[in-house]
Amino acid sequence: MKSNYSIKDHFYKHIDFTEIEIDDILSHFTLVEFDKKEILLKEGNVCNHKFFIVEGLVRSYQLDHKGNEKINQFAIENWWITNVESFVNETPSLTSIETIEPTKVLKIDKNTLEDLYIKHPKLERYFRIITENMLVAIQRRYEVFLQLKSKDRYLNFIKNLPEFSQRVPQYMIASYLEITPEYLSELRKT
Amino acid sequence: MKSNYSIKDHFYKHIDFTEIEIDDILSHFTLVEFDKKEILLKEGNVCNHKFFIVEGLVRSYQLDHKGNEKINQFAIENWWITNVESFVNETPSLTSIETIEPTKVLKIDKNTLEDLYIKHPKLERYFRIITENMLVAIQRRYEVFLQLKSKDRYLNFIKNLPEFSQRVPQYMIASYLEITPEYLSELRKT
DNA sequence: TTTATTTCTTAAGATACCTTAAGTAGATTG
DNA sequence: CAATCTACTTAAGGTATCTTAAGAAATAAA
Repeated sequence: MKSNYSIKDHFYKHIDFTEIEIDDILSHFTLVEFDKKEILLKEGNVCNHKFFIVEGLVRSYQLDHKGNEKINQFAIENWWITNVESFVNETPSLTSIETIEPTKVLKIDKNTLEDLYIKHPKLERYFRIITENMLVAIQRRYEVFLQLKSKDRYLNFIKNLPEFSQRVPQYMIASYLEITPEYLSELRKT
Repeated sequence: MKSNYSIKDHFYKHIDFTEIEIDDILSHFTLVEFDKKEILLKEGNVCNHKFFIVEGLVRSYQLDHKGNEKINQFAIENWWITNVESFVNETPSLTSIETIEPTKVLKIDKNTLEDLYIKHPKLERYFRIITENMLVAIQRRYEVFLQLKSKDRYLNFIKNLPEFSQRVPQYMIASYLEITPEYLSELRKT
């Protein structure tokens, strides 16, 4: 395993690992490369992995009652992505995860991770913290939806995630913001 | 600390603690009793505690841009409640937590908990799992909002949380479901 | 370059949900 | 028991957002 992946920085940023620990942990990850529009996780399958995005851009989405894709998360470099519900409960995933750009990920499967938790309690701490941060993020996203109308959700999005708004096509942003592409187009005029 | 609180079962349910561990951990919790309509956490303060509800019912809410209370969570017996964002980042809380019924909680403050994590790695595991479960729950709640119209959100609520729908006044359910009490009243007729 | 596919825009009509305001019923207090 | 407050209902009119359908623009493929 090459040692200069950004995931190392991410580990160090949160936890005071030793190099030996990090190297052992990293040796259990697998690097996988995807083209654009390739599937990391397919709806209906159990999500057995956590993915760390080394390079690229992915989206997580599910189908609504009418069969339209609803994007519930984007993730770029240095973000973790998985379907937590499926991963934790080992139930079929309602969401699919798919690349938008060519993407490199480091992935680790659940069993290996459980073993590593026992070998390296610091890793369990790392993921306790990561999970807390995800919770904070998802709650904040939720608050935004509670409090803002479509237009303000859009302005909020391009303000807070400018990188995304440049790399993600507009109709996907609309999907993420829970508005129709037509209406978003309308809003952008005003 | 009396040893027969339901929190013990909750610990055992998730982790294989020894009695000695549990007793040491529990000795750091404080039991607090509240009347109805009392405040556990006030907006603007940093949330330094996690609360385990031994008995009673509480709600977490925040003010929207018009000054209306928006309920984002209810919690009853055997649920944990806190403001994760405020707790994790030590920032002023946007939410308040208030009792709806007379309520008994076991609370633990952040510093004590951090010390206990080091002393009892199993406890860190316990909260890693609890946090994951919270994430799953909040994500599921979010999906419901994504996919269902008001009426179906209401039906979904009384079906999945029947206990809540009996103990919580209707206008609070409306707030939680993001509909006006007037419109909920309308929906209930049909 | 031409063609095909994907993405974005425009506009008219429909609908889910809100706002305001008023009234009724139930609960709590004096 | 009366009085006051709290919770719920009803109804009219308004607005945000969606639906449908079509065309324009941009990007990818041939």
